[in-house]
Formats: sequence, C-alpha cells, structure tokens
Amino acid sequence: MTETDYRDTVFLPATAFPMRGDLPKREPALLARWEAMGLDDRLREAEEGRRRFTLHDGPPYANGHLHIGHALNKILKDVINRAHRMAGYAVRYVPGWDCHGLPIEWRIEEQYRKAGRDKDQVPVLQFRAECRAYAQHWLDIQAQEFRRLGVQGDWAHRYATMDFASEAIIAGEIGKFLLNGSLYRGLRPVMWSPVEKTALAEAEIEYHDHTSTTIWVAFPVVHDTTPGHLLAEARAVIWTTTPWTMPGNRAIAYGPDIAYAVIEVREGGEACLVGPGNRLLVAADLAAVFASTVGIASYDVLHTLPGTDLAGVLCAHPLRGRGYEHEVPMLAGDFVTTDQGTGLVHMAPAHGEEDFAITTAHGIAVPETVLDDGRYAEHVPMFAGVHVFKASDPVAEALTAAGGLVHRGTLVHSYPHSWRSRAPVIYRATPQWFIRMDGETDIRGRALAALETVDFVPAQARNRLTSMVAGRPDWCISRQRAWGVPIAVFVERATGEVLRDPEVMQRVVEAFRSEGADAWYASPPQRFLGNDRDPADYEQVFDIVDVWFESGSTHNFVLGSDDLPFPADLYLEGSDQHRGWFQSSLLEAVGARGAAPYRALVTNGFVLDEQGRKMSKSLGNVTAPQDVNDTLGADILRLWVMNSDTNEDLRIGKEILKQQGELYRRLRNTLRWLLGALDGFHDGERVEFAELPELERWVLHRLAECGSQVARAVQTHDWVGVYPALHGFCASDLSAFYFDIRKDALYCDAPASVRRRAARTVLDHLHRCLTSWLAPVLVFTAEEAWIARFGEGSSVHLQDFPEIPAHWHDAELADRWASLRAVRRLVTTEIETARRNGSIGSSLQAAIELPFSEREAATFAGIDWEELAIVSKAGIEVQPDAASIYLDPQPGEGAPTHRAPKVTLAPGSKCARCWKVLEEVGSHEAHPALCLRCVAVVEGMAA
RNA sequence: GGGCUAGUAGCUCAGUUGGUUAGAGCACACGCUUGAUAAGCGUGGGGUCGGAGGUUCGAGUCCUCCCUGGCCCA
Repeated sequence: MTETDYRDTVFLPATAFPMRGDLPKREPALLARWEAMGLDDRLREAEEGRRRFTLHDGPPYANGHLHIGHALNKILKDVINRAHRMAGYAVRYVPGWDCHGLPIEWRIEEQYRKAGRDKDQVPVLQFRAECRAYAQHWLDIQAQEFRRLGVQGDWAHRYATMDFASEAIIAGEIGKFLLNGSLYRGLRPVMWSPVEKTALAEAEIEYHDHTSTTIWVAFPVVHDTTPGHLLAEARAVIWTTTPWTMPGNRAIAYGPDIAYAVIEVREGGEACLVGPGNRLLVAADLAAVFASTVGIASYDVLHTLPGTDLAGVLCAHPLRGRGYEHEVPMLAGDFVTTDQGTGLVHMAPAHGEEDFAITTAHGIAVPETVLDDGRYAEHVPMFAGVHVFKASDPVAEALTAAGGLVHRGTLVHSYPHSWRSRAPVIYRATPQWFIRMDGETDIRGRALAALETVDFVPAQARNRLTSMVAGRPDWCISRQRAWGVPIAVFVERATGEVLRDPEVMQRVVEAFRSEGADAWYASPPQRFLGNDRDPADYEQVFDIVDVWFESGSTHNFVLGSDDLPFPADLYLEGSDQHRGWFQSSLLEAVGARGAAPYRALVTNGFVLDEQGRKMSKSLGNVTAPQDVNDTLGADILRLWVMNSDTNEDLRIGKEILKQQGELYRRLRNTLRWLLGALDGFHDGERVEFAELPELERWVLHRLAECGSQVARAVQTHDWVGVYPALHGFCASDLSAFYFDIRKDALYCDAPASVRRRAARTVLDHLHRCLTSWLAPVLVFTAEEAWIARFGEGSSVHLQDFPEIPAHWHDAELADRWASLRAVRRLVTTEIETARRNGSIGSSLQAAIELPFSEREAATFAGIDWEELAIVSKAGIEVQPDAASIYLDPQPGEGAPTHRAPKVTLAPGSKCARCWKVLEEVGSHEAHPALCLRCVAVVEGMAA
C-alpha cells in the first residue's frame, strides 16, 4: 500500500466554515437574516423576567455621516449591552438623536444664501420645518450606518429631541426649573457671536490663534487713600488685549498679595509716549519688563507699597472730559497675577466673567455698550456705531489724544471663535435665561453629592467631572435662534417678573405634545395664558433653549418605566462629554428630580490618526467607518475597538487596521479548526471531567480564567485587555500548543479512543465558549461559527455565556504546566538547532533525550514527552546530583546543572498514516507501512 | 496660559508595593510542514522604557524640570 491509500483513513478537519471572512459581503447577508428571523423580537421574548441592565444612549447630532468617533462609541456600547444580555440581563437599548441647534440651522440658512434668498423673509414655521426635514434625513442615514456596524437596539422606537413628545418634555422640564425658582433672567456677560447674533454655549466655541492689538493705558488717580499719599500725581497702568472694552471700563483690579511700585520716568525713549516726570503705578516685579516694553529708557522707583494699600483708591477714566465722567475704583481681585501685563487689570463688567463678578459685588452697574451685531450703542460717547473689531484704532487714537495711551503693540494668542462661523466672539452682557447653580435649590451642591455614589471608568474621570461641576458658572440656557424648543415662558410687563403658573405651563406642554414646539409660534398667547390673563400684559419669550439642556433631558424621554428604569445603570461617551452631556444630564436630573441619571459613567478617548494627530480633511488622515465596512468589514472595526485601550485616546489608520485583520484571521482560523475537528461530534462522545487527561484539564483551567475575565468586565464595564487576552489564548495556548499537540490524536486515534473523545469534549467547550465570548464583538463572525455547527435556525446571540464549573479552575495544575511549557520551549529550540544543521526536517523525525534532575524526574513523572514535544521518541535520563534547572528560579550555585535536551534522528520508519517515525513500522504483515496504533485503527474501521 | 491625561520594540498593548538579563501578540527575517495550506509550527533580529537631572545599594516604576501629543477650559 502507498501513503495516499491511508489518507482517507485519517480524520481530517471538515467544515463548511470558510477560511476567509469575506465580511463586506457576508455581513449584510447576516443582517438580513436576523431581520428575517425576527431576532430582536426573539431576544425580547427570551429576556422576560430577567434583571435589567440599562445603558442610556447619548444622542449624536443628526448632521452628516458617522465618523470614526461615533463608531467607536456605539460599538463599545453595543459590546457592553450584548455582553450583559449574554450574562443574563434583560437589555433594551434605545438609541437617540440630537436634532435641534445651530449647525443644522446654519446649513438651512446656507441653502437660502446659495439660492439668493433672504432667510429673514422666510416665515419661522417654514424655516423650522426645513430644519426638521434636514435632521430627519440624517437621522435615517445615521441609523442605517449604525445598524451596518452591527449595533443592536430598538431602532423602531429610537428617541429624537425633535419628536413632539420630546419637545413637550423639554418644555415641561424648563417649567420645573421655572416653578422651583432656579430659572431666572439676568444680565450677564456671555460668549456672544456678533456674526450669528447669538449667545453661544461653551461647547459651541473653539479656539484659534488671533492677532490682537494690545494697549497699555494710564488711569489718573483722583482720590488717593494710601497711607502717606504715595500716589500723588500718579497714574495706574493697565494692559489689555481688547482695546474695544475701554468704553465699558468701570474699575481696576489689583492683587492684594502683590507689591506695587510708583515709578517716575527719568528718560523716555524715542517712540515712548510717556515723557520724563510721568509717575506710573505698576506691580513692582513687573516694573523693569514694563519699562523696557513700552520704551522707557530709565526710571526711578519712588515708592513701593503692598496691594492692600490700594483699597479705596479712585481713578478717572482716561477719557474723562470726553463723555467718560464716571469714577474707576480700584478693587481687590484674587485672580490678578504678575505673569504678564502690569499687575493691574482693567475691569469691564459687561465683557468678562471676573469683571462681572467683582464689579457687581461692589454694586457697580453693568453698562450695555455693545449691540448684538458687535457695534457700539448710540449712547457710547465717541465710538457710537463703530464695530468692536474695528475699534482698536479709534480707541487708541482717542486715548493718545487724551494722553492716556502708554504703549501699543500686538499679540498673537489663542482666542475664542464661533464653532460654526469660525469668526471671533466677544464677551457681551445681554439679558439671558439662567439656571442658578447655588442658592436655595443648590443644584451644584446636590450634583456633587450625587456624583459621590457614581462609579467611574476610568477612575480618573471622577476628578475631572467633579471639578468641572464645582467650578462652573450659572447655566445660561437661552439662545436667540429659531431651530429649537422655545423657553416657553411669559414675563409680566409691569414688573419684569417671569410668570410662574403651573397651569400655563401645563397648557404649553399639552400643546407641544400634540403639535410640537411649533405651537408656541403658531398659536396666539391667549391659548397658553388662559382666559384670566390679558396677553397685552405679558411679553412672550421667543428665545430657544440651549441644546445641552435638551440632551440633558433625554433621560426623561426613555427612562422611568418598568422596562427602562430610572436612573440608568450606565452612560458611556467620549471624554469631551465631561463638559457636555455628562454634566448637562446630571444638572438637569438633579435640578428636576433630585438624583443623578446614571449609576456609572464610562469614558472613551478620542480617535487620532496613526501618528497620534487629530484627524482632519486637510491632513488627509481620516479613517471613515463606511470605508472600513466596505473593505475589511464591520467585525474588523469592532475588533479594533476592543483591542485598543479605550480609556485613553486611540489611534487608527491603514497599518493598524491591517494588523486587526491579521488578529481577526487568527481568531477566525481558530474557530474554523475547532469546527473542522468537531465534525460529526455527538453528545455520546463526551468524557467525564474525572476521566480527562491532564492536558485537557489544563485547557479547561485556562478557559475558566478567560471566563472569569469576561465576567469581571461585565461587572466593571472595563473591557480593556479582555479581547487581547482572548486572542493570546487562541494563538499561544490553543493554536501553538494544544491544537498542535492534539492533532495526532484527533486525526489518527480511533474514534472510540478516550484520548480523542476527551479532546473533542474539550473542543466542544472551546467552541461554545469562544463563539459566545466573541459574539458581543465579532457579531457576524461568531454567528457564522455558531450556525456552522448548530444550523440555520439557531443564533449565538440568543445564547448566554456558558456556565463555567468552579472545579475547572486549578491553580496547582496551572503552575505545573507553566514549568512543562518552559521545558518544551527549550526542547523546540534544540529541535530547531538540529533542523538548521540539516539533521532533521519535521519534528516527528526527531528523537529527544531529556536530562532531568531527580526532582524534575519526579515532578514530571507521567508526562508523555513524545506527545508534548511532538516527536517520535523521547527518553529521560536522570542525573542524580544535578540541579533542577527547570524548577529552580535560580539554578543551584554549587550543584552542577544537567545537560540540555539532546536531539537525534528518530530510528525506524515513517508510518504512512500518522507520520511518526517508529521502529515498529513494518512489523505488521497486513500493513507494513503502518505503526501498530494505526494498524489497529485501520482494521477497526474495516471491521 | 490653566486643569486633566498620556508618551515602553515598526504597530497594539503588559509591566504587582522600586529588586536579577524589560515581556506578549502582530509585523519582519530565516527555517520546517504541505493532513488548519491565500493556513499551521519553530527560531531569530529589534527597545539608551520621550529627554535631562535627582533620591536610592538598586528607578520603566519615586521626585523636579523640560519636550511632544490629546481632551477640556481661558
């Protein structure tokens, strides 16, 4: 008989599960299959009566295709949801969308501009309808894109901030803040875009470099309260990067802990605007820098005085006599530093947070000097009608003429710009609606208390969110725009008081619920005010609410039923949402219902390119999820997420994805080989745990370790490292070790042999465990590998994670096998040496001789080294006095170490069936080409 | 400029309370196998642990400063 004649007697792996994933084609087919079999409904049915896990979805903005950050976030959510489901929870995931707001409004306006139409001529209801249609369009596209990524959810019942029900709830939530007294209207400096003519949220601001005119301005001291009257004839010098705020100046801040100096100019420089004899007040430490910057050649320090001495000093505005007659008091401010400038800071109450806080604390009125389009108001002396961004020259010239300008320069610095128009923004005091953070309702204090019971992953995030809540100002919730939910309140004209009437509020909410927020614009005010009030007595507010308030309200849209209890178990978003949704949701929930809306917060990092840079179209380093789906498959993208450290920023690009493809292949081939080796497996083959060889028990131990790791991740929401570990298990423990060793038994042993049945028993566990553990991530591939074994009617997604018996875990066995594998590594190295010498080819051509110490020989007794090293012959030689190099961490000092393993050519002939080289081959008459084991198997098959 | 955070092989990541020669997978090179075959196995090269100081018998781990990224803020 020739070799090929025995090939058919070998039990080679057989499976229809292809080696190549072909995911871009196969994934859509699986999605269609799930749809056809009603998988989502079956999941719902299977979850009856289980404990619930609720991850409340943070809404992406319905504007444009998904980018990689969306994909990362939704995939992570999906993995966590699916893993909980398979761990025994009922999971109903309701995805949502953020639909209102400036970016969409801007797009619609843009369309008008391109069409040459004036958007101010468009009726507001028509404009809002177009915004709604636009948002709906992208919502539908994004939903499809999320589903293509394999994200499971209740897509039919998704929420959207623009749903009528949502708009009604948002109005009702505003009503709660109105009625509990934390909503107020106030004049405050807010970030204002003169281009869009609206206040902007911090989230709508971005910083770019900007060249500003800087000026040093001298304020004459007119009332000197310092001991010894040290400020006689002196002028206080301030430095500012915003000359346009000079008309709004009302005070000067000094640092109480800073030392100040009165200097007298001895000699001015060539271009210096202050001549000899001028007396100037600046911080003592900054005097020299100041002098050289403004061109003072030399000066004398007349006096130094502590900052506290400046209390009570009054200055004149440098433009006194030209319409600026108010006094400018010097006020103590802890925020004043000597990092730059003069140590004296000019305070314009309308144009800065600190300015506002310190001046109003001293009873100074807030002047409204700048109009909504960025021009000075009519009442502003000298500059009425000038745009603030063109005011540097006029202001500097006026100050020069008045003798108040000390120096002028420019500075390139990071400056706030509108996120949408990219135009610079300003601080401007306007009447706005605010939610009070402190005071009676103490939202801040209660929010901070609520955070103490929230779990954070990663843990550092707690610090970040807490400090942001602790430090934030009152929440400005009004916007002067059209596409959103109106702050549906009335202000009594006679008193300026906001109307707090639950019945009015109720009428608003009901109208919104049936007709949407458009009702506010479409209905006469009488409808809301009721018959007892005269609409003429009230001003109807048409500001819309900040979209962060809307998204902060989303927990009210979906949570609060038996199905979806409040609070959510988990919120999971990118790290930018500490300032955004994590915070707005917290403040909204604490303010309106007194509790945090989440039990745990998970943060994921940002996605960067392969060099760690931000992705941008101009750099051409953008990785689009759609492209990955179409070229590699969504499973590859999902694997990328889970193989990354999502707690930190993560990277993606061509090479990284290629690597994920390689890692995927290993997982896929592991499943494929399992399926092939399990061909025809039936329950009767199983071997009891007690009958399993040590090697099989060791694999089960490793399986138990992996299972614990998965279970831990479900509980902690921290999945970093879990799938790399699973991959390592497949590559190192299974493919390179267990599978390689067991191929002989699986391919060549008789089907009834205990060794082969034991192996298949374990392979069955491996297949079930691996497919279910991989299912939350490789949603398509795991399904394929499940169907390949259990048929078209089944789905891995209807499975729970297998229960792992506690006795599978065996730490002692693990230690022993760690040593065995260390010995094996040395053996394979020796075999490799022999191979390079040309003495052998395959390892089955080798015979090995293992020198052991007595202790090693005892410890490793019973080990089949031929099997473990995959060689044809293995012998052990005990060296009585040698040190135990495989067992001692530090080989004996004194005792000689035994020799390294010795590799020789195995004697005998190659068995035509199992390819081992054995001396017994040829000894059987009927099958001279076979070893005796194979003879028995072949004859058994023939019988 | 401030807060938070990171910087370990080409890539993705491990590195316990400071303790021997810094690990793994992938990629790469070479070899084996041709019964997981557009697969599998083995061996190997590759790191001044971002940089510079300091503490210590000993630092990837602790301290200081600096550089480079990221998020958030000003």
